Amino acid sequence: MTDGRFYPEMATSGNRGDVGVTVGLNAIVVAVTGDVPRILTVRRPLEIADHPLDSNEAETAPEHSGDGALGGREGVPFGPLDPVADRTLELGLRRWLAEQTGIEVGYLEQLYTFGDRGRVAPVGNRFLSVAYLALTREVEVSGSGAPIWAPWYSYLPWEDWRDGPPAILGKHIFPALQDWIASASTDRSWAQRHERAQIAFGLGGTPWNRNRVLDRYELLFEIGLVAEAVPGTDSASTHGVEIGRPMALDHRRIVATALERLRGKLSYRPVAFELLPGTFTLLRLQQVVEALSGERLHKQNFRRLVEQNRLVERTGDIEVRTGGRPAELFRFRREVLRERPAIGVVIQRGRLATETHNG
Amino acid sequence: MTDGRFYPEMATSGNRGDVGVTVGLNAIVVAVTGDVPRILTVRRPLEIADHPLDSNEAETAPEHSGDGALGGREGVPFGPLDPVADRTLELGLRRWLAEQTGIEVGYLEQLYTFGDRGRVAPVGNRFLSVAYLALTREVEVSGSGAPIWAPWYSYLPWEDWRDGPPAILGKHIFPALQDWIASASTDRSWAQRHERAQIAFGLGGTPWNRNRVLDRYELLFEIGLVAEAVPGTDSASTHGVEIGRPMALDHRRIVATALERLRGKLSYRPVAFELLPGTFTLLRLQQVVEALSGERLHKQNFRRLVEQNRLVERTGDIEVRTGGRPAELFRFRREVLRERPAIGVVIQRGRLATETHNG
DNA sequence: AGCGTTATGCTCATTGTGAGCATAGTATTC
DNA sequence: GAATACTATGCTCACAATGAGCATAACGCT
Repeated sequence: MTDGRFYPEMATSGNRGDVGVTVGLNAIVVAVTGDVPRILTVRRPLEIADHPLDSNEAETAPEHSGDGALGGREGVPFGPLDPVADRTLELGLRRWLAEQTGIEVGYLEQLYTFGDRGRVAPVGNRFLSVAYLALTREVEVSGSGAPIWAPWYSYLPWEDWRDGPPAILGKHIFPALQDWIASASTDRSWAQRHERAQIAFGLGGTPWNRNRVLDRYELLFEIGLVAEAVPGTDSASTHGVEIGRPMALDHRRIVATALERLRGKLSYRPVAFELLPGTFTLLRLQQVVEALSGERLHKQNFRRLVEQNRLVERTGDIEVRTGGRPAELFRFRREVLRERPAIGVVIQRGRLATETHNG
Repeated sequence: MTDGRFYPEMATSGNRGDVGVTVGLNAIVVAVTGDVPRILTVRRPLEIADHPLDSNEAETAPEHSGDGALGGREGVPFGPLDPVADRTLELGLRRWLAEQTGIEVGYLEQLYTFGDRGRVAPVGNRFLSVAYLALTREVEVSGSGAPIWAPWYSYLPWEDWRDGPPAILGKHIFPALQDWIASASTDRSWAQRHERAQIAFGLGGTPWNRNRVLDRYELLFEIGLVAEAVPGTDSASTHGVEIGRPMALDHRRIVATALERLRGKLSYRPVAFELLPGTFTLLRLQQVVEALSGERLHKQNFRRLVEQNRLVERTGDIEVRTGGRPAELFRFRREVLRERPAIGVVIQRGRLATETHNG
């Protein structure tokens, strides 16, 4: 007892009895192809996905095979933590991600730990997911194979404002929000709902805040416009309408968390470069940033921001296949991490996005 | 199998055998008294701290009592997750925090999940800590009682620049860094070490970045200037010098993570108000911000920032006991959360801090 | 009354941001 | 082969935000 070690039988006295906690590692793997942001999804846990399964095999699965785990819906890939072999959580994640997908992950960052009840196993264990955000280079979608690169915004269609406000907002979301606010039972409740909707969705003069992804998701979940497959959570019953592609369990919540984090990072860390090949045109860079932030940027100002902050340097090479005047190829200047430790590619305050009226 | 539930026997196949994972919830509870930022610390796990224990009882503890858990050093309080009763992790944390300290926590945010090996129990279980950051109102330190409000910077003294660069930097840290860089075996390694030190500690023209707390901590840990009590981690052996007050296990790392997160939040979220009473003078607000950011701010510009962004509103009341001209009392305008959803009390780029030469 | 101390108002130079005009090179079309 | 479409790139200008500091106000104390 003199070694200063940690004795968990005290630390987890709440874990008495036969109910334990089980831990898995989830990865939101992000890539951008062209102007489409994508995340890696699977239809059942990766470790048993030993062959391509674009086909839906849910019906044929025997009672205890793995397919029911995701209920036939896609989810984000996860892998187990090996408490013995994995020295750190991050190494554990890299291990199974490499083993099971072969994907080369550059940037990797812990996102959040999800542990609400409802994530419960039949054996009664509590289930905990430590989710990581992983960024990988621009990839061409491989048509086959078990994991599927799914367009990120297919799950959160209200988040993509690149072509103006998504139609779904006016058509379904705003009316549902109005109903929800109007149906408040007390004045106090009305005011709270009103303010919450205003903040999350930018109603009545409040500007739309691209970063408030999780607020929006959770509000939509509460009013029953998006569903989760987690039993025991108390969402309103479905509203008749279902918005966006559903995912297994609470995975869409995890995906929303990842988008919020990544959008936040954009403004103070040069994360976009993790998603691009070694050299790229400024348009490609801008497309990646727009894809993630969900907003259009003013082209000349974007260029000015990137060049004046010396985030990139010329390579001397030229990209010819632009459809117009050839563009110079740039590479990321890693030195900026030292020179200006907090620098990003979108600005933080005010209206950052503008339609270009340059044509 | 038709309910879409999650079946952890697949999800955690890595957990086979008799090695399991044990989960605890840690809380970094922050308060500011005057200009001293403090965190709540304990000398042994809170659930067995049923009476004041400022005295060190390590020697008298029987073999399986709890005292050895923190090895006689202070740590941050933690409590168990009750997998059955606690619907969410956050509620679980609020439960034991209320039960065991009675502290009224306003702001609560998940910080990070720590799960490196080394956090291992004698029974062989892997230990996972989900850490939360909690902010509470300005408190006067109660001299006695089990939990102790310890000055935050006593653990991380190199982070407090309010009175200029801390002496410890020039005296111990910079020389140690130089040694460490010089002792690199290859050119590549030298360059890497050099760049890392430069980024973390702002050497040679690179500005000191107040937010890079974790980088600095981890570098100091690697070169052996700060110690952790976690077995199996490979820090350099102690350098002869020990900087800052040590903590149990890897708790100082958790504390550094919390400081980094909080400093980051300062610039885009009005978190400082969570640490203040309902009404306050602008000086009090500034002191809190300075205490957390570790830097002095220009008084008139700080006032301008706060007032022009309409973060506060006048109460009409006056605080007389200022030592000079009486100051107006303000209150936080909660509406700003709706009007300007991303707003903070320190700016992000450039040199934000300046000594006022106003006298 | 004079001094120390903190509060508060205001100015001014500089930099950062939003918006758009103008021109340069490609490929494609008539 | 000129017109057209399209993307790249250079540049300007108004306005907002920031860094720094001067000046004055209002208290307690000697």
